[in-house]
Amino acid sequence: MGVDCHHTESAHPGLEGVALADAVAAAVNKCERTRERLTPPRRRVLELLLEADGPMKAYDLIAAYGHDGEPAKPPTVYRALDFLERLGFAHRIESLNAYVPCRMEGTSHRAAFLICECCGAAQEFEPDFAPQFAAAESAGYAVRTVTLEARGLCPACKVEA
Amino acid sequence: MGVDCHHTESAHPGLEGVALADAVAAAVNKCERTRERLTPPRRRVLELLLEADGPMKAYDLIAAYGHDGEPAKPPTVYRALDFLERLGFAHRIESLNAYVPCRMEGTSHRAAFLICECCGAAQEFEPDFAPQFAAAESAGYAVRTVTLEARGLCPACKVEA
DNA sequence: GCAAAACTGTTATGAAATAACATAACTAAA
DNA sequence: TTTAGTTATGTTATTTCATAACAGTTTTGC
Ligand SMILES: [Zn+2]
Ligand SMILES: [Zn+2]
Ligand SMILES: [Zn+2]
Ligand SMILES: [Zn+2]
Repeated sequence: MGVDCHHTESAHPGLEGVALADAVAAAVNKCERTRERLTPPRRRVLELLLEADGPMKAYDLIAAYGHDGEPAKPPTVYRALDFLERLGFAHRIESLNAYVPCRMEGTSHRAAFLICECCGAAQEFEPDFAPQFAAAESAGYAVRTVTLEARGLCPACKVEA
Repeated sequence: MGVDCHHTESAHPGLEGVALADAVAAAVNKCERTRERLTPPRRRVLELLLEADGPMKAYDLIAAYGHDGEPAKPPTVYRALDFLERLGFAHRIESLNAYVPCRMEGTSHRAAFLICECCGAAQEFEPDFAPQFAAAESAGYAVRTVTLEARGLCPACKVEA
Protein backbone atom coordinates (compact mmCIF):
# COMPACT_ATOMS: atom_id res chain seq x y z
CA MET A 1 0.00 0.00 0.00
CA GLY A 2 1.40 3.37 0.83
CA VAL A 3 5.15 2.88 0.74
CA ASP A 4 5.47 5.58 3.35
CA CYS A 5 2.90 4.25 5.76
CA HIS A 6 4.02 3.67 9.31
CA HIS A 7 0.61 3.22 10.85
CA THR A 8 1.11 -0.29 12.00
CA GLU A 9 -1.97 -0.59 14.13
CA SER A 10 -4.38 -2.81 12.27
CA ALA A 11 -8.12 -2.49 12.38
CA HIS A 12 -8.25 -6.28 12.53
CA PRO A 13 -5.21 -7.78 14.16
CA GLY A 14 -4.83 -11.44 13.38
CA LEU A 15 -6.35 -13.99 15.70
CA GLU A 16 -4.21 -16.20 17.90
CA GLY A 17 -4.61 -18.90 20.48
CA VAL A 18 -8.08 -19.29 21.91
CA ALA A 19 -9.65 -16.66 19.69
CA LEU A 20 -8.31 -18.41 16.62
CA ALA A 21 -9.43 -21.80 17.86
CA ASP A 22 -12.88 -20.43 18.59
CA ALA A 23 -13.23 -18.94 15.16
CA VAL A 24 -12.18 -22.16 13.52
CA ALA A 25 -14.51 -24.14 15.75
CA ALA A 26 -17.38 -21.90 14.74
CA ALA A 27 -16.64 -22.64 11.11
CA VAL A 28 -16.46 -26.36 11.84
CA ASN A 29 -19.85 -26.18 13.53
CA LYS A 30 -21.43 -24.25 10.74
CA CYS A 31 -20.17 -26.74 8.20
CA GLU A 32 -21.45 -29.68 10.21
CA ARG A 33 -24.87 -28.10 10.40
CA THR A 34 -24.94 -27.51 6.65
CA ARG A 35 -23.30 -30.80 5.67
CA GLU A 36 -20.38 -29.00 4.09
CA ARG A 37 -16.87 -30.36 4.36
CA LEU A 38 -14.21 -28.19 5.95
CA THR A 39 -11.39 -30.36 4.66
CA PRO A 40 -7.75 -29.89 5.67
CA PRO A 41 -6.74 -27.52 2.88
CA ARG A 42 -9.88 -25.44 3.34
CA ARG A 43 -9.37 -25.28 7.05
CA ARG A 44 -5.73 -24.38 6.65
CA VAL A 45 -6.51 -21.46 4.33
CA LEU A 46 -9.21 -20.24 6.69
CA GLU A 47 -6.70 -20.32 9.54
CA LEU A 48 -4.22 -18.31 7.53
CA LEU A 49 -6.84 -15.69 6.74
CA LEU A 50 -7.90 -15.47 10.38
CA GLU A 51 -4.31 -15.19 11.59
CA ALA A 52 -3.47 -12.39 9.17
CA ASP A 53 -3.45 -8.73 10.12
CA GLY A 54 -5.02 -7.70 6.84
CA PRO A 55 -5.97 -8.79 3.37
CA MET A 56 -3.92 -11.71 2.11
CA LYS A 57 -2.91 -12.21 -1.50
CA ALA A 58 -3.40 -15.67 -2.93
CA TYR A 59 0.33 -16.16 -3.31
CA ASP A 60 0.89 -15.03 0.28
CA LEU A 61 -1.38 -17.87 1.30
CA ILE A 62 0.42 -20.23 -1.05
CA ALA A 63 3.76 -19.31 0.51
CA ALA A 64 2.49 -19.58 4.08
CA TYR A 65 0.52 -22.77 3.59
CA GLY A 66 2.91 -25.43 4.86
CA HIS A 67 3.66 -25.51 8.58
CA ASP A 68 7.10 -26.66 7.52
CA GLY A 69 7.63 -23.84 5.08
CA GLU A 70 6.62 -25.84 2.07
CA PRO A 71 4.37 -23.77 -0.17
CA ALA A 72 1.07 -25.07 -1.49
CA LYS A 73 0.35 -25.55 -5.16
CA PRO A 74 -1.75 -22.67 -6.51
CA PRO A 75 -4.87 -24.73 -7.26
CA THR A 76 -4.96 -25.96 -3.69
CA VAL A 77 -5.32 -22.45 -2.36
CA TYR A 78 -7.57 -21.13 -5.09
CA ARG A 79 -9.96 -24.04 -4.61
CA ALA A 80 -10.05 -23.47 -0.89
CA LEU A 81 -10.75 -19.79 -1.43
CA ASP A 82 -13.62 -20.64 -3.77
CA PHE A 83 -15.11 -22.82 -1.07
CA LEU A 84 -14.64 -20.25 1.68
CA GLU A 85 -16.18 -17.55 -0.44
CA ARG A 86 -19.10 -19.75 -1.40
CA LEU A 87 -19.90 -20.43 2.25
CA GLY A 88 -19.39 -16.85 3.33
CA PHE A 89 -16.27 -17.52 5.40
CA ALA A 90 -14.15 -15.24 3.27
CA HIS A 91 -14.42 -12.44 0.79
CA ARG A 92 -12.36 -11.47 -2.18
CA ILE A 93 -11.52 -7.79 -2.43
CA GLU A 94 -11.46 -7.16 -6.14
CA SER A 95 -9.55 -3.92 -6.08
CA LEU A 96 -6.71 -5.54 -4.12
CA ASN A 97 -6.69 -9.05 -5.58
CA ALA A 98 -6.76 -10.13 -1.98
CA TYR A 99 -8.83 -12.07 0.52
CA VAL A 100 -10.10 -11.51 4.04
CA PRO A 101 -12.03 -13.67 6.48
CA CYS A 102 -15.62 -12.60 6.93
CA ARG A 103 -16.06 -10.39 9.97
CA MET A 104 -19.84 -10.28 9.97
CA GLU A 105 -21.88 -12.66 12.06
CA GLY A 106 -24.99 -13.15 9.95
CA THR A 107 -25.30 -16.05 7.60
CA SER A 108 -25.90 -14.13 4.42
CA HIS A 109 -24.89 -10.65 3.56
CA ARG A 110 -23.56 -8.54 0.74
CA ALA A 111 -19.98 -7.58 1.31
CA ALA A 112 -18.76 -4.03 1.46
CA PHE A 113 -15.35 -2.73 2.44
CA LEU A 114 -13.64 0.43 3.50
CA ILE A 115 -10.09 0.12 2.21
CA CYS A 116 -7.27 2.31 3.41
CA GLU A 117 -4.96 3.29 0.58
CA CYS A 118 -2.20 4.11 3.02
CA CYS A 119 -1.95 1.19 5.43
CA GLY A 120 -3.89 -1.38 3.45
CA ALA A 121 -6.44 -2.11 6.15
CA ALA A 122 -9.78 -3.39 4.94
CA GLN A 123 -12.77 -2.93 7.20
CA GLU A 124 -15.90 -4.88 6.38
CA PHE A 125 -19.21 -3.25 7.02
CA GLU A 126 -22.83 -4.14 6.50
CA PRO A 127 -24.14 -2.01 3.69
CA ASP A 128 -27.69 -1.01 3.00
CA PHE A 129 -28.08 -1.49 -0.71
CA ALA A 130 -31.84 -1.11 -0.68
CA PRO A 131 -31.94 1.94 -2.96
CA GLN A 132 -29.50 0.64 -5.55
CA PHE A 133 -31.03 -2.79 -5.39
CA ALA A 134 -34.52 -1.45 -5.94
CA ALA A 135 -33.33 0.66 -8.85
CA ALA A 136 -31.70 -2.32 -10.49
CA GLU A 137 -34.73 -4.54 -10.05
CA SER A 138 -37.06 -1.92 -11.42
CA ALA A 139 -34.84 -1.73 -14.51
CA GLY A 140 -35.48 -5.43 -15.04
CA TYR A 141 -32.20 -6.62 -13.63
CA ALA A 142 -32.09 -9.67 -11.42
CA VAL A 143 -29.29 -8.89 -9.00
CA ARG A 144 -27.45 -11.84 -7.54
CA THR A 145 -24.49 -10.31 -5.76
CA VAL A 146 -23.33 -6.81 -5.00
CA THR A 147 -19.87 -5.74 -4.01
CA LEU A 148 -18.92 -2.30 -2.84
CA GLU A 149 -15.38 -1.13 -2.24
CA ALA A 150 -14.77 2.33 -0.85
CA ARG A 151 -11.17 3.49 -0.97
CA GLY A 152 -9.67 6.28 1.04
CA LEU A 153 -7.91 6.84 4.33
CA CYS A 154 -8.64 5.16 7.62
CA PRO A 155 -8.86 7.29 10.76
CA ALA A 156 -5.26 6.53 11.80
CA CYS A 157 -3.78 7.39 8.41
CA LYS A 158 -5.99 10.41 7.89
CA VAL A 159 -4.45 12.14 10.90
CA GLU A 160 -0.92 11.99 9.63
CA ALA A 161 -1.92 12.62 6.03
CA MET B 1 -19.40 -14.89 -19.86
CA GLY B 2 -22.15 -17.44 -20.03
CA VAL B 3 -20.87 -19.92 -22.59
CA ASP B 4 -24.46 -20.68 -23.52
CA CYS B 5 -25.59 -17.10 -23.98
CA HIS B 6 -27.18 -16.25 -27.28
CA HIS B 7 -28.59 -12.89 -26.32
CA THR B 8 -26.64 -10.88 -28.79
CA GLU B 9 -28.41 -7.60 -28.33
CA SER B 10 -26.11 -5.34 -26.42
CA ALA B 11 -27.19 -2.67 -24.01
CA HIS B 12 -24.48 -0.47 -25.50
CA PRO B 13 -23.74 -1.28 -29.12
CA GLY B 14 -20.40 0.12 -30.22
CA LEU B 15 -20.29 3.52 -31.80
CA GLU B 16 -19.54 3.98 -35.49
CA GLY B 17 -19.20 6.76 -38.01
CA VAL B 18 -20.55 10.09 -36.93
CA ALA B 19 -21.48 8.98 -33.43
CA LEU B 20 -17.96 7.74 -32.86
CA ALA B 21 -16.44 10.90 -34.30
CA ASP B 22 -18.68 13.02 -32.10
CA ALA B 23 -17.72 11.12 -28.99
CA VAL B 24 -14.03 11.47 -29.77
CA ALA B 25 -14.47 15.15 -30.56
CA ALA B 26 -16.15 15.67 -27.23
CA ALA B 27 -13.15 14.13 -25.53
CA VAL B 28 -10.78 16.28 -27.54
CA ASN B 29 -12.70 19.38 -26.49
CA LYS B 30 -12.75 18.43 -22.87
CA CYS B 31 -9.00 17.85 -22.91
CA GLU B 32 -8.34 21.17 -24.59
CA ARG B 33 -10.38 22.95 -21.94
CA THR B 34 -8.48 21.26 -19.15
CA ARG B 35 -5.06 21.39 -20.82
CA GLU B 36 -4.78 17.63 -20.87
CA ARG B 37 -3.16 15.86 -23.77
CA LEU B 38 -5.23 13.32 -25.68
CA THR B 39 -2.19 11.87 -27.41
CA PRO B 40 -2.38 9.27 -30.22
CA PRO B 41 -2.20 6.17 -28.04
CA ARG B 42 -4.73 7.58 -25.59
CA ARG B 43 -7.06 8.56 -28.36
CA ARG B 44 -6.69 5.19 -30.04
CA VAL B 45 -7.59 3.29 -26.87
CA LEU B 46 -10.56 5.55 -26.29
CA GLU B 47 -11.75 4.84 -29.84
CA LEU B 48 -11.46 1.12 -29.27
CA LEU B 49 -13.49 1.34 -26.09
CA LEU B 50 -16.18 3.42 -27.78
CA GLU B 51 -16.37 1.06 -30.76
CA ALA B 52 -16.75 -2.00 -28.59
CA ASP B 53 -20.08 -3.65 -27.83
CA GLY B 54 -19.15 -4.32 -24.25
CA PRO B 55 -16.36 -4.36 -21.70
CA MET B 56 -12.95 -4.81 -23.27
CA LYS B 57 -10.09 -6.67 -21.66
CA ALA B 58 -6.71 -4.98 -21.72
CA TYR B 59 -5.30 -7.65 -24.00
CA ASP B 60 -8.27 -7.29 -26.35
CA LEU B 61 -7.26 -3.66 -26.68
CA ILE B 62 -3.64 -4.63 -27.14
CA ALA B 63 -4.57 -7.01 -29.94
CA ALA B 64 -6.90 -4.54 -31.66
CA TYR B 65 -4.64 -1.54 -31.29
CA GLY B 66 -2.92 -1.39 -34.67
CA HIS B 67 -4.99 -0.46 -37.69
CA ASP B 68 -2.74 -2.82 -39.59
CA GLY B 69 -3.21 -5.70 -37.20
CA GLU B 70 -0.04 -5.03 -35.27
CA PRO B 71 -0.68 -5.34 -31.55
CA ALA B 72 0.40 -2.70 -29.07
CA LYS B 73 2.90 -3.32 -26.33
CA PRO B 74 1.14 -3.82 -22.99
CA PRO B 75 2.47 -0.66 -21.30
CA THR B 76 1.13 1.46 -24.15
CA VAL B 77 -2.40 0.35 -23.48
CA TYR B 78 -2.17 0.25 -19.69
CA ARG B 79 -0.80 3.79 -19.62
CA ALA B 80 -3.57 5.00 -21.88
CA LEU B 81 -6.15 3.31 -19.68
CA ASP B 82 -4.69 5.00 -16.61
CA PHE B 83 -5.06 8.35 -18.31
CA LEU B 84 -8.61 7.68 -19.49
CA GLU B 85 -9.64 6.56 -16.04
CA ARG B 86 -8.03 9.56 -14.42
CA LEU B 87 -9.98 11.93 -16.62
CA GLY B 88 -13.23 10.02 -16.30
CA PHE B 89 -13.36 8.86 -19.92
CA ALA B 90 -13.25 5.21 -18.96
CA HIS B 91 -13.86 2.91 -16.05
CA ARG B 92 -12.26 -0.29 -14.97
CA ILE B 93 -14.68 -3.03 -13.92
CA GLU B 94 -12.78 -4.84 -11.22
CA SER B 95 -14.79 -8.01 -11.20
CA LEU B 96 -14.24 -8.48 -14.93
CA ASN B 97 -10.70 -7.17 -15.31
CA ALA B 98 -12.17 -5.11 -18.13
CA TYR B 99 -12.75 -1.56 -19.24
CA VAL B 100 -15.64 0.46 -20.60
CA PRO B 101 -16.01 4.02 -21.84
CA CYS B 102 -17.88 6.25 -19.47
CA ARG B 103 -21.53 6.56 -20.40
CA MET B 104 -22.48 9.31 -17.98
CA GLU B 105 -22.51 12.93 -19.00
CA GLY B 106 -21.51 14.68 -15.80
CA THR B 107 -17.95 15.62 -15.16
CA SER B 108 -17.50 13.81 -11.89
CA HIS B 109 -19.31 10.80 -10.62
CA ARG B 110 -18.78 7.58 -8.77
CA ALA B 111 -19.04 4.60 -11.02
CA ALA B 112 -21.49 1.79 -10.52
CA PHE B 113 -22.33 -1.07 -12.82
CA LEU B 114 -24.98 -3.67 -13.40
CA ILE B 115 -23.16 -6.62 -14.90
CA CYS B 116 -24.93 -9.47 -16.66
CA GLU B 117 -23.34 -12.80 -15.85
CA CYS B 118 -24.89 -14.35 -18.94
CA CYS B 119 -24.22 -12.00 -21.84
CA GLY B 120 -21.47 -9.93 -20.24
CA ALA B 121 -23.20 -6.59 -20.71
CA ALA B 122 -22.21 -3.88 -18.27
CA GLN B 123 -24.62 -1.03 -17.71
CA GLU B 124 -23.35 2.04 -15.94
CA PHE B 125 -25.70 3.85 -13.64
CA GLU B 126 -25.52 6.80 -11.33
CA PRO B 127 -25.57 5.48 -7.81
CA ASP B 128 -26.67 7.22 -4.68
CA PHE B 129 -24.06 6.35 -2.15
CA ALA B 130 -25.20 8.90 0.39
CA PRO B 131 -26.00 6.38 3.15
CA GLN B 132 -22.80 4.35 2.79
CA PHE B 133 -20.76 7.46 2.36
CA ALA B 134 -22.18 9.02 5.49
CA ALA B 135 -21.58 5.84 7.46
CA ALA B 136 -17.97 5.71 6.36
CA GLU B 137 -17.33 9.35 7.17
CA SER B 138 -18.90 9.05 10.57
CA ALA B 139 -16.56 6.13 11.26
CA GLY B 140 -13.66 8.47 10.61
CA TYR B 141 -12.91 7.27 7.12
CA ALA B 142 -12.04 9.75 4.40
CA VAL B 143 -13.52 8.16 1.30
CA ARG B 144 -11.86 9.01 -1.99
CA THR B 145 -13.51 6.68 -4.47
CA VAL B 146 -16.32 4.19 -4.34
CA THR B 147 -17.02 1.42 -6.79
CA LEU B 148 -20.10 -0.72 -6.84
CA GLU B 149 -20.56 -3.75 -9.04
CA ALA B 150 -23.89 -5.57 -9.02
CA ARG B 151 -23.86 -8.92 -10.79
CA GLY B 152 -26.88 -10.78 -12.01
CA LEU B 153 -28.99 -11.15 -15.13
CA CYS B 154 -30.01 -8.39 -17.50
CA PRO B 155 -33.63 -8.21 -18.65
CA ALA B 156 -32.93 -10.04 -21.91
CA CYS B 157 -31.09 -12.91 -20.28
CA LYS B 158 -33.48 -13.16 -17.37
CA VAL B 159 -36.33 -14.09 -19.71
CA GLU B 160 -34.62 -17.10 -21.20
CA ALA B 161 -33.00 -18.10 -17.94
C1' DG C 1 -19.97 -53.59 -1.83
C1' DC C 2 -20.44 -50.49 -5.70
C1' DA C 3 -21.05 -46.43 -8.44
C1' DA C 4 -21.41 -41.52 -8.50
C1' DA C 5 -19.91 -37.41 -6.77
C1' DA C 6 -16.81 -34.50 -4.53
C1' DC C 7 -12.24 -33.47 -3.35
C1' DT C 8 -7.11 -33.45 -3.75
C1' DG C 9 -2.38 -33.63 -5.97
C1' DT C 10 0.34 -32.35 -9.72
C1' DT C 11 2.07 -30.43 -14.03
C1' DA C 12 1.79 -27.09 -17.07
C1' DT C 13 0.06 -23.04 -19.10
C1' DG C 14 -2.53 -18.88 -19.77
C1' DA C 15 -3.93 -14.12 -18.56
C1' DA C 16 -3.15 -9.69 -16.43
C1' DA C 17 -0.12 -6.14 -15.01
C1' DT C 18 4.20 -3.77 -14.07
C1' DA C 19 9.45 -2.82 -13.55
C1' DA C 20 13.08 -0.65 -15.53
C1' DC C 21 15.35 2.24 -18.51
C1' DA C 22 16.17 4.67 -22.78
C1' DT C 23 14.29 8.10 -25.92
C1' DA C 24 11.32 11.77 -27.51
C1' DA C 25 8.21 15.64 -27.08
C1' DC C 26 6.15 19.32 -24.96
C1' DT C 27 6.56 23.60 -21.58
C1' DA C 28 8.17 27.46 -19.48
C1' DA C 29 11.69 30.02 -17.49
C1' DA C 30 16.29 32.21 -18.18
C1' DT D 1 16.13 30.23 -28.08
C1' DT D 2 18.94 27.75 -25.31
C1' DT D 3 18.18 25.07 -21.56
C1' DA D 4 16.28 22.68 -17.89
C1' DG D 5 12.17 20.30 -16.12
C1' DT D 6 8.33 17.68 -16.92
C1' DT D 7 5.51 14.56 -19.26
C1' DA D 8 4.80 10.93 -22.47
C1' DT D 9 6.35 7.07 -25.34
C1' DG D 10 9.02 2.79 -26.99
C1' DT D 11 10.88 -1.47 -25.76
C1' DT D 12 12.43 -5.61 -23.29
C1' DA D 13 11.79 -8.46 -19.74
C1' DT D 14 9.66 -9.98 -15.70
C1' DT D 15 6.30 -10.52 -12.16
C1' DT D 16 1.87 -11.41 -10.47
C1' DC D 17 -2.50 -13.66 -10.68
C1' DA D 18 -5.40 -17.53 -12.03
C1' DT D 19 -6.96 -21.77 -14.36
C1' DA D 20 -6.88 -26.07 -17.57
C1' DA D 21 -6.35 -30.74 -17.59
C1' DC D 22 -6.04 -35.21 -15.78
C1' DA D 23 -4.89 -38.85 -12.56
C1' DG D 24 -5.82 -40.52 -8.10
C1' DT D 25 -8.30 -40.46 -3.58
C1' DT D 26 -12.03 -39.96 -0.29
C1' DT D 27 -16.73 -39.51 0.78
C1' DT D 28 -21.58 -40.40 0.09
C1' DG D 29 -25.75 -42.66 -1.11
C1' DC D 30 -27.70 -46.73 -2.89
ZN1 LIG E 1 -18.48 -10.86 5.36
ZN1 LIG F 1 -4.71 3.39 7.13
ZN1 LIG G 1 -18.81 6.86 -15.93
ZN1 LIG H 1 -27.50 -10.51 -20.32
